[in-house]
Amino acid sequence: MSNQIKIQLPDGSLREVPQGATPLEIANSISPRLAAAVVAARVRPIALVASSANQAALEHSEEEMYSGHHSASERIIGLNTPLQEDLALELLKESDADALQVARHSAAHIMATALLELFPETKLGHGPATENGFFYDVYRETPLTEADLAAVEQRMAEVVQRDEPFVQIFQPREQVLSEYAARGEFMKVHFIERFTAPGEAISLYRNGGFTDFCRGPHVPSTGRVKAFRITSIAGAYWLGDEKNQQLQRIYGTAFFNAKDLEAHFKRLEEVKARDHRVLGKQLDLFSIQEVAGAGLIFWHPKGGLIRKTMEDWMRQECIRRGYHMVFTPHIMRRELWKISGHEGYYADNMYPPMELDDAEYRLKPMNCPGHILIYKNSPKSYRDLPQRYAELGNVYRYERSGTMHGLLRVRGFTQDDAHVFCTPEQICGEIEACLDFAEAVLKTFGFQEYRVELSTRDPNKAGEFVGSEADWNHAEGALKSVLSGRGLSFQTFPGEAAFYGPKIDVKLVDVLGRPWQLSTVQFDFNLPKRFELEYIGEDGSAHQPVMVHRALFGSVERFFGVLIEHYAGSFPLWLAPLQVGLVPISEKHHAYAHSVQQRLEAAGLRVETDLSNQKMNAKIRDFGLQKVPFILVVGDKEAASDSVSVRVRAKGDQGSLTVAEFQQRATRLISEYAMELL
RNA sequence: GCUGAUGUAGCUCAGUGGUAGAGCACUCCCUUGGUAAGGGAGAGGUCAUGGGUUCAAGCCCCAUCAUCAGCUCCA
Repeated sequence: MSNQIKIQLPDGSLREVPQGATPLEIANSISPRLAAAVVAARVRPIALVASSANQAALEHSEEEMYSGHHSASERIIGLNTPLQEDLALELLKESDADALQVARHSAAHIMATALLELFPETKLGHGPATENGFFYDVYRETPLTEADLAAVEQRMAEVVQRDEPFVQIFQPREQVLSEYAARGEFMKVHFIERFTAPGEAISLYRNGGFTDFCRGPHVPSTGRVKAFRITSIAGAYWLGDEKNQQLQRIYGTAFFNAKDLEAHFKRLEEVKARDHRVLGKQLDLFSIQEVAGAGLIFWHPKGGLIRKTMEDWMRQECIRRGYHMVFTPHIMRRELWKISGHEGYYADNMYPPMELDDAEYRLKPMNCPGHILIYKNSPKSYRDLPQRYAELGNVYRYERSGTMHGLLRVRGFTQDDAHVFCTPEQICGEIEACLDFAEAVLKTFGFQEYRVELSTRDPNKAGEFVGSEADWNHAEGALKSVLSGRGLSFQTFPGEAAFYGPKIDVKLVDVLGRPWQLSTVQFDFNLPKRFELEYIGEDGSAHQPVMVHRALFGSVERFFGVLIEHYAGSFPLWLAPLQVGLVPISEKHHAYAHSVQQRLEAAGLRVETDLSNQKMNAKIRDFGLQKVPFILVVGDKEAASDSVSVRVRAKGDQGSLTVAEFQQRATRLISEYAMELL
């Protein structure tokens, strides 16, 4: 006679079932059709009636995957997992995001199954689900080739066809360990030793002839993974440490149906189409040239114009907000970098010294020491503070060869860098001003969404951080109070601070939902000390100023890259390198087009007329491909009425306006930094 | 830096050991038009670089450089 347990269903109803009943049995008792449709189950203690709508997606950290200790009170279980206690139970259908994660994890097992059937000597690492699919880390003396993967993919289809049930089994840890050890499965041995305790019965999942150390959950059988593809193969270090041997990481993705799979690849194509490297070429914005060196950017006329517009806005805004624009040298004596500490801590990222007659020089990787020298050049009174120095400073950092990525990771770049030197009393106001500025940047450039992160020191590792406890507490308190004062929600990351001070990072979220780390506001307790910075206080004695680093674009190059992808090359009018394309219908209309161009240019608009002897359709197409905001068609009708026929990017023909009306509208949109063209 | 892939005309790409190709772009000619490609002709290439194998190399081998996908590291 077994005990009864209470199961609460999402509608709030309670059921009594025997202890050890499975979610599948419960589903069957509701309806066999439901049982056929469900994939997995979500359970939580019955007392906690949280709303399930906003639950974050299940995170498949390595720890969770193997340890069985879920951080959240809620967890996902397989349909055949016996229920032992009172629980709130939600049966997950294919439409549930967590169900897809489960299926992808199962797909990783299916891939491992296929792989071992074809290449039995392969050693397995781990195979989790990821945001977009799954992977499995494997090791083989002769690496797998892409041709091998095609065979694996084919075999996977057979494994799915066989519809092998996923069965959870428990075995004594020592037995499993010795079996794995006997087969040379060094990675599995490592994971079991790390994530399970001696004497435990450990969880394995078996499908057909394949058994894997895994705590699940899984879909009921391999047949439930209906649409999948192996996508790529790449290297990955064992345990993520580059000193360790390299494994092969085989990536794939899986869905419940072919339609979703296709949609996934279609979305990838769309992402590719807005890749800043692709658009940079198509729109002739910038290039990187092998003959000049990797990671070094050439800004072409159109990209250069956008950059100038960005920089003009930034400089103007800096001046308006009380910054002084300064300029500092690109190379400075090695001595300076010794004082700043970069020689010691940052040398790996710096270009090597150049020897000149008098001394050795190094290219600057950061602007801070230059701004500090300006500060130090004359004595400062508390009345002089705050001093805010801003510079669009070109810095050069040696990035390792495999790490460059278009505009987003380069060796030479321009920081919109500023340093604020102020008294401790002024610090809150300065931080506040920096955040206000950062928000203005995001808003002006069209980013609606962003995340704020506060990085503080790890109190347990105080020794690794420079500065007194009181300084840190004051600084962290200032950052927090300013963030809360502005009503910003933020996440705190203890231990993530730089060794020299706590910081606030602003991550913008682009139109595809991808986060980008750009703006940063950082305290610095290190450099003021190293450079012995001072100001004379009200009391007549010397004090050390507080120093704040702040960059808002982060780097002009990276910000531009993100901007290109955010807008997919269709820049708002004020940023568009070419704002108006003029299309004369035939040669007769060249003179009128010319007069329109002159008037619009006089109003500050960037205009180009297509004088080629193509048909107007072709001219419209050409401007359209260049993503020009406004295309103006002019023919007899327009010439007679001093008007233009307006075609708006992505919206098509919008009818006629007089030249004056169009000009007014365009200049208004520009002065408002408008995102839309109407 | 590591693993793997790639590098052919301005761009996108064919070309698997025997005379370097296509489409688009470019130049010229014809065409003078009403909202996303009118027609014709022409020009354009040290096949990434440097070695090697071969009677013969874009193609096979080695090295280097760059790019791409990851890993690692970062604005």
